[in-house]
Amino acid sequence: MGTTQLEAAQEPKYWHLRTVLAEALDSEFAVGEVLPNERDLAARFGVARATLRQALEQLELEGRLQRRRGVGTTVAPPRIGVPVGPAEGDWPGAGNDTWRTIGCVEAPAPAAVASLLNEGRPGYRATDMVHTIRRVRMSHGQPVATELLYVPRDSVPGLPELLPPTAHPRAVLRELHRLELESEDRTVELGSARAEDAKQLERLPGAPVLVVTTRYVTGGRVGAVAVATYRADTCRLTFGDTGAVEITHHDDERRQAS
Amino acid sequence: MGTTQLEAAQEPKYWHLRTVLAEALDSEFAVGEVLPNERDLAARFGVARATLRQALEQLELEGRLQRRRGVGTTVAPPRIGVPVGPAEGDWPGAGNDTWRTIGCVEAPAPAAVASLLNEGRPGYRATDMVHTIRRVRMSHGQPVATELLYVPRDSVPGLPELLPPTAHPRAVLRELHRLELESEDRTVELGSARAEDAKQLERLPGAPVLVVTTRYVTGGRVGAVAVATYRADTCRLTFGDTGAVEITHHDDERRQAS
DNA sequence: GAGTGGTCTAGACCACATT
DNA sequence: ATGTGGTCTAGACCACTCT
Repeated sequence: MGTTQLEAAQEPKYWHLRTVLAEALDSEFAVGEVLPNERDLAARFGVARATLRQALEQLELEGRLQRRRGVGTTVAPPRIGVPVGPAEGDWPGAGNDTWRTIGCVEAPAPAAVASLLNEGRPGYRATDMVHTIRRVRMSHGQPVATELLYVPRDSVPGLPELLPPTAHPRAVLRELHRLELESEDRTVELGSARAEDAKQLERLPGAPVLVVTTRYVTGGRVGAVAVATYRADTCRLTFGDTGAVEITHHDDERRQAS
Repeated sequence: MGTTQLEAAQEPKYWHLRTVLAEALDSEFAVGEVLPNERDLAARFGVARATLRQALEQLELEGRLQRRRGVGTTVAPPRIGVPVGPAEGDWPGAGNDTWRTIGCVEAPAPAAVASLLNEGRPGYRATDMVHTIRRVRMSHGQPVATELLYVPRDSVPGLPELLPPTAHPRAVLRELHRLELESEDRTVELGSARAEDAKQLERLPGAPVLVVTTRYVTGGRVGAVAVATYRADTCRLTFGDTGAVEITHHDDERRQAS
């Protein structure tokens, strides 16, 4: 990476800088390598630190850089492909997944979830209590997602009363798994990590995340709703039959067809 | 929205500001309403303009605000749910979708696409020419996605030679549609809009997008690859059977379960 | 021309991880 | 204690839209 000056251009400096850095990343850096610090880089390119940071932010958003306070900026590995069903043991509680249960409370569902339950569930009221299970999904030793799973009480009628807190979430998941899953539908959208999610994902609040909302249909009605929050910087969500097709490259410049 | 001063807090100012503004948006603003300009807002909350902008950026990322240079900041409508199959006429070229073809060239596929074709296609070489069709997807009168569709030549052997440029893409899509679609798999990841994509989507370069990569399998091999770029601010991708379930709310604060 | 959001600067200080 | 990225400031100017 030379001591290049930025030539005059129509495009914003930070955008040009992004391109220059992206090329340097491809040709001169290995995964895991640490970049010079922001002050040095800014000086090297003759821009203010804020401008350099704007370029780094872009590259981090694209999953090509990883920045850690107190440590430095490193070249990120390719994104992890995480299967998001349908397929395999997708019904929560199925055996060999990588979810780790964190806790469980009973509370009314937040408005967004309540309205989802409302549509697909005769007789459900927004103030009804639901089992709310928080889980964390690990992959390659890192946390990639946190999930809140909302299970209306009468979806799991066989649940024993008065369970100790540690047994409670396991029991809910087991009862859930006994039901027959008919279908599921999902939405994916961009969001930013709330404080609790951010902590579980080892990121700062506001970090970009992919929010996956799943409705599980069983017995002709919505049996459960899951809101999963995936780290957008490190994850690539995979859908469909093929599952684990490995793609080991970054999304690169595409050709215009016009 | 009062002339509130920010009280001292541990969390960063911009994050607290985001929360305050989000609440104001819920309670005091209607969709489409314009906010005060950034300089006024910053003064009102007693912060620098850059800090206020950081908060606005968050809210824009979450699809709650829309900012247009020279115009102002307005309250965004709920995100549009766009079906992303599998289901319905999903094979490109199927009848009643909302894609508009922009152009078509023949060129070698970019590296990322080439490696996808490589895996699922005996005898394919990275330098082989592919038909590259650019399309734009409209929804509710707005552009929501642009796509580059890569079709290896021998996927469409029946294609006549020497077509006029306008007829070319149509012919490719028609030939493609005659093949039997066996399966498809997808990945979704976060990206930032390249210059050409940004223009089609009426956004600035670097705008956050959801990149949907689809492999279409036909005749036991990958018949085509599509890379679609969806506006992350205005779109919610929907998967699965149910298709058009309308959700008319924003993702709101969720309860901790730990 | 007036008003908006977008870019950029040159500083300062803070929170955090490492030594 | 040092060095890193994260936050924040108070300005300036630019690009764009609208009247």
